[in-house]
Amino acid sequence: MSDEIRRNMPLFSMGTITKLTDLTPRQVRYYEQQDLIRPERTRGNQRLFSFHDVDRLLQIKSLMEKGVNIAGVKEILQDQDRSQDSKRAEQKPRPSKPDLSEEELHKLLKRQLSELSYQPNRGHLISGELSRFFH
DNA sequence: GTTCTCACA
DNA sequence: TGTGAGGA
Repeated sequence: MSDEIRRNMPLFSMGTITKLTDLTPRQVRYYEQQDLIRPERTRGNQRLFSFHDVDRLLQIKSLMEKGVNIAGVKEILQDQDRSQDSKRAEQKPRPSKPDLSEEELHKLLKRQLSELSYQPNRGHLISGELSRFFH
């Protein structure tokens, strides 16, 4: 599948990425430190992102807007990676697997809330966001 | 002009 | 996470 190659081809600069994702360079670099993405580097040590990276960054952004923290995003993306690997290993076309089931997300968020006993700053926003999960 | 790393009144 | 320094 040459599509994989194109998808992972390093093409975008930091500037392009920030415009594409609306994230700050600071955030993008931080997410890389957290091993959420692994962009290539040029000789000058400049980051080069692929379509794949853009997708992941958008997913990260989306999840965090839902109230998931870095740790949670990590788990979700890890699970995602695992299922992708097993797919390749089994060489199954597409067993059809949604990004993340509502049930999974609820479970994750619930656990996070109990562990963190609400985040100090965004606590209100989160409980607002999550209110529908507990009704 | 951009991006990189490191460090923090 | 933001921001500034200092360099490539």
